Amino acid sequence: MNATFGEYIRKLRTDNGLTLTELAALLKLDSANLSKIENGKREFDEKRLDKLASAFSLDIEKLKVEYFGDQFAKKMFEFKCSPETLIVAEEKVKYLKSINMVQTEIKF
Amino acid sequence: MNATFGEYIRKLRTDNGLTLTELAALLKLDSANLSKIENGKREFDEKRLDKLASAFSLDIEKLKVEYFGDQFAKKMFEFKCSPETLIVAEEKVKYLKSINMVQTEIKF
DNA sequence: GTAAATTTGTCAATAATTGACAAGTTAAAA
DNA sequence: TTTTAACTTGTCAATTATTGACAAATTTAC
Repeated sequence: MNATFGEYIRKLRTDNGLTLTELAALLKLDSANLSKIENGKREFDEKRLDKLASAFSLDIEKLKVEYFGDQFAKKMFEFKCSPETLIVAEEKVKYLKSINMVQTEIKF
Repeated sequence: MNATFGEYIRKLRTDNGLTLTELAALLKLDSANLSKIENGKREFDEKRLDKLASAFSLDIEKLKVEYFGDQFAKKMFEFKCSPETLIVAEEKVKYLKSINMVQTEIKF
């Protein structure tokens, strides 16, 4: 599976035999705007990931991987970032975790 | 080297013996706001990456790696994304490139 | 102690995102 | 074909987020 997040939603929707209007209702948004999301002309709002997961009984962790993976990829593509960026990101996640752990230790 | 982007700027600045006011002037922003950036209380604006690069004669590509790596890491940390996210991001960058190539071929 | 450097708080101005609706096109069914 | 549902596109006011700017601390280095 490889697709933009919009394409991913569209596949989910059509595979499950829903119309834009039907899924839009579940996600509490306008069907016209859902159309734009599926066609990559609007962003899907982070806040609706939970609704999307429950609409199709998806694992929210898997969904986050798709969603944020898409976000990062779009940025990298737009700004022509070197692949090294992702390696550095991985290191920095570890760094943030270590910082946070220390803070937590101090605080409590 | 491992640091947030704010810490990274601070190191560059102090290593080069500049005050907040001096670097802020080069970046065309308020020194108070630069302080916040260095302390992770504000975002550094994408649009100033070029100015930052030339202020310290940095390779803009390396700088982008630091900058976007930091952005992605912060998101991942905030939303507790699985490391898998970065692998998916890498795949999706390839996908976007392939899509774009096809479009380019058709258009011209 | 004081002067420079830095930090923090605030807020109006600007910019970006969202929700909503109208008006269009496409597609499938009769 | 005509009709009807599905989808797409454009627009814009309203909401929300970001930025620039300045005042007022606080910290640091003589």
